[in-house]
Amino acid sequence: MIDVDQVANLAQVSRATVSRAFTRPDLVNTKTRERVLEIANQLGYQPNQLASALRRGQSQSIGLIISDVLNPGNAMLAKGVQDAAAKRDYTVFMFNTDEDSDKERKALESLRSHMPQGLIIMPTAGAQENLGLIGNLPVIELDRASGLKGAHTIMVDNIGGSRTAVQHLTSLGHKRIGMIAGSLDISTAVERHTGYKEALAEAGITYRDDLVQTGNHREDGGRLATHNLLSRPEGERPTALFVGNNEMTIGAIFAARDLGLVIPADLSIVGFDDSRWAKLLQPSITVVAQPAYELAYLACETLLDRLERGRTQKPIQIRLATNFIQRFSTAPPPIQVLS
Amino acid sequence: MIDVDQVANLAQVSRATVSRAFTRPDLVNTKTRERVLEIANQLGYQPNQLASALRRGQSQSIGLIISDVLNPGNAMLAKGVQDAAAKRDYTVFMFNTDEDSDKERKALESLRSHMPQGLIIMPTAGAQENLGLIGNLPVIELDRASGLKGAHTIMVDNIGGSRTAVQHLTSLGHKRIGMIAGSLDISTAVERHTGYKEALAEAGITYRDDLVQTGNHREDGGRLATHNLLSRPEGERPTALFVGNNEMTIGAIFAARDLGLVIPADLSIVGFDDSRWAKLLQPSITVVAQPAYELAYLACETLLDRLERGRTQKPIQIRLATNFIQRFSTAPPPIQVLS
DNA sequence: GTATACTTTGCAAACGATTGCAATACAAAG
DNA sequence: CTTTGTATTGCAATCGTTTGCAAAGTATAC
Repeated sequence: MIDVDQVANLAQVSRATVSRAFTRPDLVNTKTRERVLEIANQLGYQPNQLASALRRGQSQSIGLIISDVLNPGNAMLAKGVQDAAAKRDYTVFMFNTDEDSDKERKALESLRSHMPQGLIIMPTAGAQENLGLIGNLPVIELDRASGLKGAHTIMVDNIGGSRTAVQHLTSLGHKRIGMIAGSLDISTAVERHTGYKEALAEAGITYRDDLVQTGNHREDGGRLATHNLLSRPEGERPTALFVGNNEMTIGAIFAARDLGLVIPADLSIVGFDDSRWAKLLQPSITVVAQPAYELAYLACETLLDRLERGRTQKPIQIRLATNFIQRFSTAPPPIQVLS
Repeated sequence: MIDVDQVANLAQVSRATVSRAFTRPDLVNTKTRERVLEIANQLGYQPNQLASALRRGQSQSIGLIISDVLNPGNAMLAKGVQDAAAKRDYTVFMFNTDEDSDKERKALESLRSHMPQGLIIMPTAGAQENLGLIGNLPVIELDRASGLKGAHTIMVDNIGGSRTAVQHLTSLGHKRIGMIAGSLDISTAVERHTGYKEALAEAGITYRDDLVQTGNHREDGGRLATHNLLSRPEGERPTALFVGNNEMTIGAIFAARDLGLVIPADLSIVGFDDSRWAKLLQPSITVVAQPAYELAYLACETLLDRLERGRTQKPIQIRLATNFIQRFSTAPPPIQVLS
C-alpha cells in the first residue's frame, strides 16, 4: 500500500504538507496543493483510515446493532442507517443480536475495540447492563427503548398506532378483540399493548387478560399464541385480532387457516408493521405501517449531528407517526346465534 | 479510554508483557499472565483494534458489498456472512449498491481506506472495472459472477435449478412457457435463462424469443414484463411462466391478477428463490429455493480460511444445489378450444 | 531601512499497540 | 565453579497518519 511519504517525495514536500493538502486544504498554498493532489491521485494514494483514526481519535465509523436483519422491517432500518451514514462518509459496523442479550454483549465488546464514534442500537431485553460496557459512547436507541434513563430514543408512536388499529375494530362492531403480543420485556410490545387497552377503554369494552396472548416475536410464537386464543368455543372466541408485529401476524394467519376460519368473515385481523405479503395476500391485510426507513435515516443523521456539533444537554426523544392502512382483512363481526 | 501502559503500571510490568499476555500467552510466565489479565479485566481494558491493526497490518475485518438488503434473499446473505464472521471474531463493513455501479465504486473506495483483509461482493454489472480499485485484496464473488477471470465465486446452480423448474412445467404438458428474466447483464439472469432454454430443448419445444421478457429485477419490472407477455390473444398467451427472481415474481402475480387470470387454472407460475409470501399465498407458489444462508456462510468461511491459511493457486469456484419446492401454483395447461 | 503581520512549510512528537533483539535470571550439566 | 541452555522480561523501533510549534519567506506599513 502506498503512503504519505511516497507522495511527499514525488511532490518534493514534507509529509506534513501532503497530509494537510487532504485534511486542511486552506493551510497549503494553492499550487502546492494541486500538485500534491495530482500526484496522490496518479499514485492512487488514499490516507489510511486506521492510522488517521488512531492519531485523531476519530474512526469515521459508527456501530449498528440490530435484532435481526432477516425481518424485513429491520432490514429497512439497516438500509436507512447505511444510506444516511454513507451520505456523510461514515462507515457502519453492523451486528445482529437475534434478540439474544449475550450476542448483544459480544457485539458491543467487539465493536468497542474498533472505536466507533457512535452507536445505533435496537436494544435487547438485557441492554441496560450491556450498554454499560461501552463507556460514554454516544448512543441512540432505535425503534425501542432499553429503559436507561436519559437515553436518546427514536421510535414510532406505538401507542397511537395500536389505538387506531383497535379503534378500527371496535368501530366495526367487534366486542371480543384479542391481542397477540410479543414478549413484554420489549418496550414496543408493552406500548402496543397499552394502545390496545386504551382503545378498548374508549369503546367501553372491559379489558380481559385472557384475550391477550404473548409469545416470541417470530412466526411460530404468533402461531402458537393464536392457536391458544382461538381454540375456545365459538361464542367465547374473539371475533377480531390485533397482532403486535409482522412475523407474528404470519403465524396468526396460519393459525386461523389451521382452524378453518375465514378472514375476514369469521375473524378480522389487523397487524402492526406493513410488508410485502400483507399487500399480496388475498384478502390483503390491514396494518399499522411504520416509517422504518425514515426512522433509521433520522436516527443516523441525529447521531452524526451530535458527533459533529457536540453533545446536547437534554436527551433527544423523537416519535414518528404511524400510518394506518385499511385493506381487506377486517369486517364486521359475524352474526352470533344466541345461545 | 484505558491503554496498555495503565495496565502495565498497575501490574508492574512493561507494556510489552501486557501485550504478550493477550497475543502470545505462551511467552509469558503463568503467574505474571494471570496477574496482568486480572488487572486488565478489572480496568475493563481491551486492546485498541485500530492500533493493533495498524501495527500488524491486519484489521480483523472484512467488507461486504451487497446489492440491496431489502431483498429478503440478500438479507439472508448478509446474515450468513455476519454470522460466519462473528464466529471467527471478524467484523464486517457492509455496503449496499442498489445495483448501481457508481455506488459500488464509492463503497469500494470507502472500504479500501479501512483496510479490510478481504471482501465478499455481489457484483453489479460494472464490477469488473470497479474491482480494479482495491488492488490485490482477496475477493470472493457471492451469488453471481463479475466475469473477471480467475475470480473466486460461490454461487448456486442456476442452470440446473431453472431446468428443473421448467421441466416441471413441460412435464405437466405446457407447450407455451414464458420466462420473465432480470436484466441480462447479471450472470444469474443469464444462467437462469440458459436453464430455461435447455429444458425446452429437452422437451422438444422450440425456443421462442418473444416468450422471454426482461426488466429490472424489482416488482415493477416483473409486473411490466409480465403484462407485455400476457397481453396477447388467448391462443397465443403462455400457459405457464417461469420467473427469474423473487421480486419479479411478485410483479408477475400482480400482473396476472390485473388480467383476471386465475393461478394455476389459467396460468402456472414457478419462481426462482423462495420467500415468506410464496408459502403464505393461496395458492402457495412453486419455487426453486436457494440455500442463501449456507451460500453466504460458506463464502465467508472460505474467505477467512484463505486469509489465515494463505492463498491458493487455483480459483475457488463453488456451486451449491438448489431445491425445487412444488406447491400449488402449477397445474396442467387449460384445455384449449381449437381455433 | 526596520518592524509587524501573515502565509506557507517542515520537524518531530504524538496516537496505542506489536515485536525483533538483547538482557537478565535461573536451572541443569559438566 | 564455569558453561550452556531455556524461560521470562524490557527496550525501543515501528505501523501511517496528524498537528503543535517554530522557522522561513513574503508582503505591508511606518
